[in-house]
Amino acid sequence: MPELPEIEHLRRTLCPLLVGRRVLRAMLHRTDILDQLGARVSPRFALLEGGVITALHRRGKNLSIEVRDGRVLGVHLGMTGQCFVAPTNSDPFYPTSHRHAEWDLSQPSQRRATQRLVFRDPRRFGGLIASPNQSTLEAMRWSKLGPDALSVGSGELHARLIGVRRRLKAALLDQSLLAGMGNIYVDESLFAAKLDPRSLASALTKADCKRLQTAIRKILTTAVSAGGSTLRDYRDGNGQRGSFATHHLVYGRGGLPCVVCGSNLIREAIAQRTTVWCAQCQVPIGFENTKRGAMHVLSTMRSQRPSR
DNA sequence: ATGGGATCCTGTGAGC
DNA sequence: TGCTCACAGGATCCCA
Repeated sequence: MPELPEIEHLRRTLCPLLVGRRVLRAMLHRTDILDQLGARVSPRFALLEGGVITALHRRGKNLSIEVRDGRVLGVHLGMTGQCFVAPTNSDPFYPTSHRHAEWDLSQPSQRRATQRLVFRDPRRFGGLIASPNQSTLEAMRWSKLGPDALSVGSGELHARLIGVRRRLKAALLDQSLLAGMGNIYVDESLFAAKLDPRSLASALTKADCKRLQTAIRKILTTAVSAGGSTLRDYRDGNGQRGSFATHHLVYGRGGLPCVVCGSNLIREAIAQRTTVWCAQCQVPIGFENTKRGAMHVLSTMRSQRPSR
């Protein structure tokens, strides 16, 4: 389940492997994973065949590969997507199933492929988006995303959340409000910021948002340098797994003792997502002593009663 | 306008 | 040992 740190680490590991290489041949094995923006072109042209890779961009969980003539291929890994460079000869280290697109790469001056880029995605929640240029991709897709979670300021975060009458957990997962956070890092950030995931996003004070923004930036930065979290499917551009999973304090630890206070962590579905938090450390901050807060707690209890 | 629920998909692991 | 089935979740669509 790649989130911002996994995508950023992927971008960094792919950059030295891809930039400067020519796409000798592009192969699309499943047409339904490719989406095209602008005028329709052949799949091979859409997949950058003939181009020399100049840059890799990222916004939130989205990646794009740009070639010298301006063409761009957006990459979204969804839940189980992988993008890696393998030696051209079939190496048993690299999985061969569910390869939906592959690219033979060479040095610009050579006509012989020296590497193979692979996009595979067993569950197919991910996909590729071809665009005539980066600005079209940004205008038609990336403009719908909120600010990048790694660089958002606390003031902007507060301004975004103040008008949202949804639970904090749901709001932080919404890519149009904040780009890059997924289930893992939302739970970890809320724990670090001591904020209850059931709180109303609009109830956060500026101080709460400052604490949240600090927690998000610290956790994402640490995770990027650790190579991301590896839960089953994630691999970086070299096919390596990440190590941040060992840093998780709440994610995947439902029912286990809180590392801070020792009380058992709660595990419940919030916004249709498994959520783990500490009811002692993460209180609904900012409004628990107000009439509104009391009403919210009551409605939260009511809304949770029918659920499992 | 806004939020919540269903849906897509397949590998994994628990339970029988 | 082998089978069934619930579960995981990012993004999108639909409905209340």
